Amino acid sequence: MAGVSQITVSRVLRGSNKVSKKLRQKVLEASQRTGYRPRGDARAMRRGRFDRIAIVVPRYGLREEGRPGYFGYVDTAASELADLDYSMIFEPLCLNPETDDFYGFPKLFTEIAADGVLVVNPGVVPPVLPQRLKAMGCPIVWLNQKPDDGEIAVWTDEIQNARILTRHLLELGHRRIGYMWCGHGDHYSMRERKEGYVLELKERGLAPCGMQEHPGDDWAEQARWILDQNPRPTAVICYYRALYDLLLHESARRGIRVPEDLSLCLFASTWESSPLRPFTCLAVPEAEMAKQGARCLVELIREGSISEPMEPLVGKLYPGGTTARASEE
Amino acid sequence: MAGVSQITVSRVLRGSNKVSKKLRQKVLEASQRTGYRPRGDARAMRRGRFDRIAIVVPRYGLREEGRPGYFGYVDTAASELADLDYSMIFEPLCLNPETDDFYGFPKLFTEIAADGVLVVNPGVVPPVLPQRLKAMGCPIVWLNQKPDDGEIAVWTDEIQNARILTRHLLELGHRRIGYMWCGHGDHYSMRERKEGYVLELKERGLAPCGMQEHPGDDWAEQARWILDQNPRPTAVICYYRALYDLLLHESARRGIRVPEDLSLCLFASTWESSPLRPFTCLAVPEAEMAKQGARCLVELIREGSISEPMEPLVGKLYPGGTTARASEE
DNA sequence: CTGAAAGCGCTTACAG
DNA sequence: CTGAAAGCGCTTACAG
Repeated sequence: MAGVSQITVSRVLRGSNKVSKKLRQKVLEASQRTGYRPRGDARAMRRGRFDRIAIVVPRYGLREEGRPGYFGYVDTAASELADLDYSMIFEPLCLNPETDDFYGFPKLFTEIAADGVLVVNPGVVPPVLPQRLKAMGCPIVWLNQKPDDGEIAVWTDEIQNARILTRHLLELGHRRIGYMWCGHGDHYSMRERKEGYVLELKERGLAPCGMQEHPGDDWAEQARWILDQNPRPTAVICYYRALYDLLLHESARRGIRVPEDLSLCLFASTWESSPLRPFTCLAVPEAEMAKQGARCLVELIREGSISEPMEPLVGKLYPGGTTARASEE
Repeated sequence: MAGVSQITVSRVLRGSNKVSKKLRQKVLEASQRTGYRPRGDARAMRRGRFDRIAIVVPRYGLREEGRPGYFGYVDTAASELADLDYSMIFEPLCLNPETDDFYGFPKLFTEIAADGVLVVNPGVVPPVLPQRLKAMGCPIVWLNQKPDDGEIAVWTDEIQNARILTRHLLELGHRRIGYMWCGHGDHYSMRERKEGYVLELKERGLAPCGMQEHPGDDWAEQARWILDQNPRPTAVICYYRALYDLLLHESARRGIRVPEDLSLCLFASTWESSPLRPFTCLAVPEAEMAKQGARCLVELIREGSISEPMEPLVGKLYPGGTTARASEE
């Protein structure tokens, strides 16, 4: 339609500079007029690469039980990848807790459609997943995970994060600082947040108070247990948002004033830490992790290896209205 | 490697039944051994379709400011599509509020890589988006939106939702029921939730109390304003989660007991309404909308039209610990 | 700077 | 039930 060969069209649309102005103009005009867009599959086939990665947030349980808390990773990774000229396939991957295998036949494992895989560790990852991924033979980067034998992974220094948050409370004069968490699963954030909290207290000669060594599944009960302590903690750190919600709710039920009677703070994802949120939190650098992971995966795909070893990221403290100076006793 | 022609391999891997058991066995064994997976791009090119859709959650503002509240749609749609043998490309689409155009060159508009588009309406959609999408010439389904001239859209009956939630409070004996909302933007949920709330009150001969006609951007101030009303509402409905968070926080700060002194409830997305959440909410059927939208888009792609007209969905009430019977006055 | 030919890896349509 | 040929729509590599 532009009166030129298809190869000239191809060159113009790819931005090659080896085309004369006149022809370029003709092509651009014709493509605008017809709304022509090249087909991605034909491009991919000829180039031998997709310029696309797959992102996976695996989970146990049926598809109905979504866990949108990980969208921060997906969203940020997609934007970073777009800047690098990559697109992203979102792969739903649900595990049957009884068979320890996936529901159905995920396309990820039956068809090649991406140059690499970004995997978000949501807390628990069954052994079958890394096995199946490795068998795919393409570059893989893990998010929110410490590297396991030869894996490439992006993670955050949770000991440091916990120390920062604990220190904030110490500096406000608190001495009885509690910790509300959930103990099952073995994600490094569970171990390290607790460890950092205990360490920071220890260095000031303090001990945990209002922390259950083996908290059960009934979080509301744990919240009540913490508030029932005598003497009650003057401040509590929550492992994550859902626990904070319960504790705040239980406090509001009893008329315990926050922060006048009780300071509350928590570990939160980047997007939970927006200026609109009223609470004090340690923002876990999810967005940074996603960016770093995306860049790293593209480097792996393009260069075959990464130039610099991974370093853990550190979160940021956002003081808010739910913590205050400890009152005189 | 299996000692058969490539077309036989193709037939086996696609599950055609026109292959003898013997050859099928050979092929399956060889593909297991070598880890062979067919390339999606070659398949797509030959078939003339991608068996893949693109999902878009457009937003104003830079990429850094993610809004993960919409992941419920993305996640559920992906699962539903997987059941229909479709995969999903996640397209980041950010609008520059100054130019009212997109940042960069979204691949969505420069390359054909999907058979259709699922668009999530996050509250505000600039006119440029429907224009650009229509120009693509492929089937489009909107989520969380009422259909606009000829569009296919999936939505929820927000008047009904608001009436259900208001009725819940009325049945608990509340008469001074407030409403906390944000008034800018013109999403139908903003208009209809307020409308349903006012309607339901009116039918009982009651009027709104503790509701600002034109709330500003300072939500914390609105929360204080509501609590400062004299007499104070005995119950407040919140337009969404972030407002509820602020109101609960402001209550906790003042030592107002929830729900003994003040009942709180809100409109929440499906995933916010998990059993772990302590609050009373009207669960907006996001997951259902996503499923319906996904099925509808696939039908449009395969059949060219939808067989049944769209009907609005209705949400579900989850009574929780933040509402209680109004105390005698 | 421009273009004709070849080929990416599948599946469709046809032949046996 | 099995296979050889053709072709999907691009881009690479080559020729002018």
